[in-house]
Amino acid sequence: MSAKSDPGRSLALLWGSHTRPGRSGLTVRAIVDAAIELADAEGLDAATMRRVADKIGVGTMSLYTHVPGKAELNDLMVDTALGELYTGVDDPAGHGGWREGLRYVAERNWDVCLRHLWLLDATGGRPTLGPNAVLKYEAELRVLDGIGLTDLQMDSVLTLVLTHVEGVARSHAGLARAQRDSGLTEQDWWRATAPVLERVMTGHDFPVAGRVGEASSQVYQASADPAHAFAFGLDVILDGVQRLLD
Amino acid sequence: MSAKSDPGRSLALLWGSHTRPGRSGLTVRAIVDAAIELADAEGLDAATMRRVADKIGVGTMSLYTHVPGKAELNDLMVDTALGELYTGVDDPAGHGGWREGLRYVAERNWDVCLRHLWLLDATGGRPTLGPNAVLKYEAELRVLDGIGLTDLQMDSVLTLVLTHVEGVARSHAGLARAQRDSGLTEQDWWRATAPVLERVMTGHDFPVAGRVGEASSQVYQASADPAHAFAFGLDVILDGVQRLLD
DNA sequence: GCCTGTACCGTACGGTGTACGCCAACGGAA
DNA sequence: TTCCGTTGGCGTACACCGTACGGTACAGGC
Repeated sequence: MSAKSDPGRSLALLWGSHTRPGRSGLTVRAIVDAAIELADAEGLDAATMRRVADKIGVGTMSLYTHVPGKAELNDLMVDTALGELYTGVDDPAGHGGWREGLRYVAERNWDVCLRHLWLLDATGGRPTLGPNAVLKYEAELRVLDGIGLTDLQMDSVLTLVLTHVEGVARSHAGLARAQRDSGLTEQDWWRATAPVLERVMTGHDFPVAGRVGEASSQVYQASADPAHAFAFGLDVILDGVQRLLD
Repeated sequence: MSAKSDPGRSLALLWGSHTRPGRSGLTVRAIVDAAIELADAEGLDAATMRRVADKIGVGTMSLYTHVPGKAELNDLMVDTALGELYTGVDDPAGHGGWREGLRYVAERNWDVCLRHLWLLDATGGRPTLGPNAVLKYEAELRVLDGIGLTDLQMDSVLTLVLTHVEGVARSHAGLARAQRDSGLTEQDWWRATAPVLERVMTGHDFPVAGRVGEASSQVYQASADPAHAFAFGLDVILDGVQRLLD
């Protein structure tokens, strides 16, 4: 996403004030907010330059006076969304021990991914390194500071937890988008797919997959349950980190 | 991705033979292979209908005789790539205990993600459920069969490991794409970014992030190292699963 | 040899990001 | 006050995307 942008230019924009208005009152902040509103409502694909400009009531090309291009706008959207994570007094490091702290970190990240289903579509490639991203890194690392891990281990453990959250959140976002685009709920889709799948699979033999798949699909009424995957995986990972500390 | 496709139509196509040729020798298999070659070489974005058709030497719209649309072509690409995972005699369940088996599963998935960097871009949304996907599910579940887990736990553990692999592989693929698009290696980019970041961060105070970030970036010569994240995370997760078994 | 179904494909439409160039409004100098 | 250089705003145009639609020409049944 933030691929073809000059690092210096992009960083300066990210760390800038975003509020200095032009002749018609147009600001970077307004552009980013409009783009986020569109993406929240209809997905990242809906946040096109034309639609963002229309929403503000401004010509498409006027956006380019304040923002170098689409890639940088995406970076700004991401850093703005990350700003919602630990605003105010909710310091993750103040939530008991490392285990409760890590769980809190995971849950806040999970929340923000659900609130902005486009977030994970907009990341990838080099990290953005805006002010809120750095603030987040600092706040989350403090949870693991001084509990007996090396600096590299702190970074690795945090990365592991965040990778897990991102993975299940991406799964959840994918299913939500599929539901919105197709109009079929997860249960509808599974009820429509399961019989066809069963018919097409006759003749082949999948003993374990058949048994396990049936068991889990009966519980979830779907092919997967990201919320359960989030909780289960987090417990296992925290247990693994516990063993690392011993 | 496989959003707007009729499940029945898509499943029938996935489980079909793919080799029945038309008048000009055009087959589904040839279309899918050409698309995969393009995606391997230049990323998923390069696998457009026009370029796939050009590569085969056929009119763009001729593809639509054999494939309903782009979404279904993506599904076919994914299932074909998954077919490379456990071809032949490499049964993951035959690699010692559950721990070695799970590690083998993770490594094979990691390998295929590196070989086809577009794979994770093409998934998401409802699962594809082609023959190779089901075969993969069966082979991977057998690793966890009969070691004392419930059916649901088997599914959850497998999902956890695969989510981890997908997460770090996605990170790796993102960095690789950024490198290809920008022409800058990870080291180049970090050397260009770090000083700007340091300058722009002066005035703010990030004690832990500064210390840890500097430590890990000096080791990785970058902002992240997916290969290390893969190995570290896998060990922690396997330890957590071990505790689950106790 | 003829007819019909269908594989193939040329054209066109509505969408995307953005390069380019024009116009008007503003700030400062004379 | 007048003038002019700078700059914010934006209309047009281009190259690309997926694909709906309709025309053409070939293969197989009679």
